[in-house]
Amino acid sequence: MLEFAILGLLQEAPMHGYELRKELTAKLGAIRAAISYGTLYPTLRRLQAAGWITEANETPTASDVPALTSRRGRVVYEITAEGKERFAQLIAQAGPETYDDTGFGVHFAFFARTDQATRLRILEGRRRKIEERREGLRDVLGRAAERLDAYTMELQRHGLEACEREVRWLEELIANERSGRAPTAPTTGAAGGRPEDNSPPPPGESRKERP
Amino acid sequence: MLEFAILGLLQEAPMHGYELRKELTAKLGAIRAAISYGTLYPTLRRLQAAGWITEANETPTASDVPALTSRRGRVVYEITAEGKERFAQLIAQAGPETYDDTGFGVHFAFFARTDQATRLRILEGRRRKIEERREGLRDVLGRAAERLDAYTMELQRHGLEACEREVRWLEELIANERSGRAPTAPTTGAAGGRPEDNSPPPPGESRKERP
DNA sequence: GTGACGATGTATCGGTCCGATACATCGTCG
DNA sequence: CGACGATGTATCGGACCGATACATCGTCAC
Repeated sequence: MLEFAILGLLQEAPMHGYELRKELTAKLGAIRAAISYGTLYPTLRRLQAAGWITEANETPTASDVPALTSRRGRVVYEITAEGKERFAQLIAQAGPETYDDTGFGVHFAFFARTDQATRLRILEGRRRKIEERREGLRDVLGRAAERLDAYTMELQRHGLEACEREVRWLEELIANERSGRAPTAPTTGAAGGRPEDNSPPPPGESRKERP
Repeated sequence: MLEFAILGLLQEAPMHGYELRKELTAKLGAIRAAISYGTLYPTLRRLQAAGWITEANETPTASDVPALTSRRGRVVYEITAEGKERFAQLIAQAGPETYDDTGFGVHFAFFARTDQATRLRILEGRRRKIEERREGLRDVLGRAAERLDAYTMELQRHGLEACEREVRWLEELIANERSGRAPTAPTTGAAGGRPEDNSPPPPGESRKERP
């Protein structure tokens, strides 16, 4: 999962570890806590060994201090052609881990780089998974209610509500996707411009109820 | 976390691994996916080595087949006095991991065995943590909006809504807790009537399903 | 009757990720 | 001028997952 996210982020700009973590936190803040360095740095080395990223030379800008203090620290990575290939491959193949909480969140965060058919497939797979979880919770709340204390039941109830809410959210996204519109899209023209390629969603109406 | 859950469950009844996993899934279904055996069995051995659980002898019921096929399989564990002590200790000390998604969920699932002061402390710690996450998401949606594509923004928006909802839920639970009531409390006198108690649920009736 | 299948049941292995820790530089503010 | 917080790289032990293997038992279709 982290591999996927790193490859995706480095496609927007070369970065060093610290920066990568900050961007990752900003992009995935809704999904998971900040990534640990104990995972990040080993993963970076793994990706480098696989040839998917390389160390970039720190554009000296001429006015830089030459080599007085040997310039330690600050290892900037950039993605390679093989890395982009790998990323595309990871997007295309949707295994079961694509639909769990973290996996889905990471994939969703890079939907701007994902083609519409794959987006639809992932959204539907996620919906199916959440529906299954929902049914499980309903079963427990219904059939096994007398075996559970009030706190455990309240937990299940809250979880069930979250499931129902997420299914509704997914339905909306799927409907939007099928009709070719972008997700919410209030800020017209500002957001999707940068990532050069892959069909940042078409213009699009905004349906919203937000305060 | 798993250690905590196992100790908590075994306090209700002795169980073998498979059963433990099913109960765990039922009790924590709202929180996390089913626990993996690759974690469960090593953990059971660890807990046994620490002296917190022991193998129970499978009540032979006299009418049992003696030792024809050496009776492999089915290792039933029960909690020891030291195990109960350990569980109480784990409840009392609330570290930072007590407030993350999984940690909070597991603690909450055993609130019936937790004293009111600790319950309150945990709920408030969780609320604080979610409020922080919420502020982070608001920041990203506000200050960094133009840097994000429409899908990423939609993800944050959905996450923000979930945070707001959970804070409201926690507020309610905290208010209930302060006023001395059980959580939702429709079933008066049944489950949560005396959550203060520290032993298995009220009546002494043995609910068990052994075939 | 038999054999395919699903539930029950225990167990290991490789790999991902986390949390704590260590260490070094830099700018700023009291 | 020294404390502090942000920036920055790195390692280590441990928790947990997913795949896999293997064995028993009951049931239902053929």
